[in-house]
Amino acid sequence: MADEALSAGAVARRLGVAVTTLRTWHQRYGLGPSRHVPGQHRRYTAQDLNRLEVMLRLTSQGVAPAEAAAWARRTPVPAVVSAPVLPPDVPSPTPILGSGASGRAPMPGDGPDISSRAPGPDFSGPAPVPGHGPDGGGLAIPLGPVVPAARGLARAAMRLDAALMRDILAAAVVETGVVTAWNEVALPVLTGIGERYEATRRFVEVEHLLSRCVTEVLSAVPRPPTATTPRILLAAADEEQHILPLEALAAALAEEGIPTRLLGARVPPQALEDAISRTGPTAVVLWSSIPHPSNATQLARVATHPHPPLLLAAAGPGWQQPDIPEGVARLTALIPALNLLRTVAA
Amino acid sequence: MADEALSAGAVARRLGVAVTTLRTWHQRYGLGPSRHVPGQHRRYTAQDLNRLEVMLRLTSQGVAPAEAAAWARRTPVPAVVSAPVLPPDVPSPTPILGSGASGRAPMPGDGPDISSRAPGPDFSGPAPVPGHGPDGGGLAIPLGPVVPAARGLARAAMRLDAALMRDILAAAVVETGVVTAWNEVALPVLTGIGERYEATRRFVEVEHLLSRCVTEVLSAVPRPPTATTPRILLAAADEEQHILPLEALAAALAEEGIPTRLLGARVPPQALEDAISRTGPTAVVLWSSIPHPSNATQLARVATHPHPPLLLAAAGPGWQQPDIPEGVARLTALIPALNLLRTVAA
DNA sequence: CAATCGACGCAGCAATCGACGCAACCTCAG
DNA sequence: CTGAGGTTGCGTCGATTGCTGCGTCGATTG
Repeated sequence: MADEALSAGAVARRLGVAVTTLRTWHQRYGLGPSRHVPGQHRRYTAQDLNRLEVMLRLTSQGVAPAEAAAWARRTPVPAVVSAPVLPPDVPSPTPILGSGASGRAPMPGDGPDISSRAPGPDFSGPAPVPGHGPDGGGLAIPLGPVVPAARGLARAAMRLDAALMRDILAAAVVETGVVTAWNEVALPVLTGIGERYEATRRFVEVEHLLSRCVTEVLSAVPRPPTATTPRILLAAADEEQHILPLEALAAALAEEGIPTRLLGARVPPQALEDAISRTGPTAVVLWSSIPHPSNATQLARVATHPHPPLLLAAAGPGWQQPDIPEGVARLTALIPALNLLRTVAA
Repeated sequence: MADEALSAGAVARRLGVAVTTLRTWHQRYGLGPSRHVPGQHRRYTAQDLNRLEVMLRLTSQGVAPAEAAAWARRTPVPAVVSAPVLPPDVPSPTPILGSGASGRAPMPGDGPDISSRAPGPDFSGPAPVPGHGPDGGGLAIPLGPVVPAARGLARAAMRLDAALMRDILAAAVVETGVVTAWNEVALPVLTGIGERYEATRRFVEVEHLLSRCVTEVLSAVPRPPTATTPRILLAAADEEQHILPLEALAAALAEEGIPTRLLGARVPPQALEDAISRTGPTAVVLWSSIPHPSNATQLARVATHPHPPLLLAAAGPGWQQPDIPEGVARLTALIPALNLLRTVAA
């Protein structure tokens, strides 16, 4: 497997970016094949690929591209390479420089120097948490001001990098807890992609994959010991497809030691009633993201159940005022929901 | 026909390529007779011919020649391969033709096809046949003869005891591995409940919860380190809702250290194409549990993608004979699927 | 003497090149 | 809240590169 020099297209496909992007990275950040003659086709060696992967990883962590590039550029060169092989003749080998849209200063003697033109000249040291600058356009997800982790998650999602998405989410959960991880990392990206989808009718696959990763991470939150029987039932309304918020709720409760029973999506009224009859929960949370004619009925049937739960809550934006009978709580956000359910769990 | 060493001309005629091409392939890609002294005539053994056939099949499928060659070169010596179905004569069809339309020819009756429908000799272990034996009675799930764990799982499912279900499944995975846990524990109960549902139109909530637990346990199987980029793409056909089998496949592969990219359910054709374009997978598995008119289109679109995967497989019972183009593998059980994908993972 | 061999050349085509532009996103000033 | 300014990923365009299959040629092989 000696010199498997990959073409630009191959690399692009492998990394999940556009070919043009590779070219742009090369001329904007000098992040290209180490040996490349202008006009000739680019041939990426394993090292070059390595650098690009660093670049990807960093940007996926929320680092601003320009900075990530500066970092990637100085990625360790596999031992056996002698002096910076770069004959002085080469006209304009690696055009660094990032500012001026067109300005491209050859910049004499630019071998190993390169300090990012960004804020700090170059603080060497792996400091993986630099501030984030403006985020890229193009195929990006509108996020607004969010934490870096969310930005990274969005990038990883667009690249369909499930492993990285899981890592980011899991890290967020561990560091900040389920609630914050949900509110500040997962949710912004989820809604961002949702908007993206509404606007372009594309990126369904991104949405799917992200949902799946969120589900996996949430379900990995350790559950309370099986000794305690769940007294809280979480279910989606009939015809309701998404239950990610319920999963977040379940995970958040689990984090506090409160077990729940989470039925899946699209729970028909009959099934819900059966479940209530058979498990006699103290609280029932019904989730609905979009209004549906059957929602009111669903709620009413639970409310008039022979053994109604102590607490019945209608969660999500899918409920409309007239749907909600007396004594049914309304939930629209994670934290209030937690507060409410906590009282019932005692 | 043991050691029938074919000459270059004979092989060329048999494969339908020019003699010069064989020579070119030899010197350019090292794809020639394994034992050959320069200057001497080439003598192709059955193996060598095999390799060439792989080369042909891949290229006629749209794979870039250089890549196809690399692939063919490392083709293991398949012990039992069906004899090359092709009458020895074939005088005319050889498209010797001068220049004119060269390059790629659609080639309807692509002779040397071999494998393509690789999963031929499968039918091994799987046979999920839950059968239906003495029914348990009461609120039970018809299972037939199964391992105790499955019986326990069914009971836990009927009681909506998610924690217990997870425990049972997790234990099965740890003790017997993903494949056996799926085939002998999860699958029987899943199909059992499915039948139950078909018959009574009830227990949807049980089905949901069980699915969810299976998903959770499968997704908890440790994934290979993120360093290795997945080269296998798993996706559900358009309109397809369930992907549990794909999740099992992903988990089983993960268990062997093979990473995958699992898109969610209901992947629209456009999204699938986008994903393929952006990640350039080596293999694509399309799952469909029930026949759907758009299935054929979906498959065809992938097959005619500018960068088709080396291996394209139609998995699940939702595929019908006419849907499946040339060179697309058919998968109906977990073990054969594993065997096939393992070869591509190298 | 027919079939092959290695070397060379050629034409078609897909991939890629550089340049340019666009749209979206973010920041910051007003 | 609005608008200007900077960043960034990527689509598009005409030109170039280089891969690929195969014909041709003089020399060998069987």
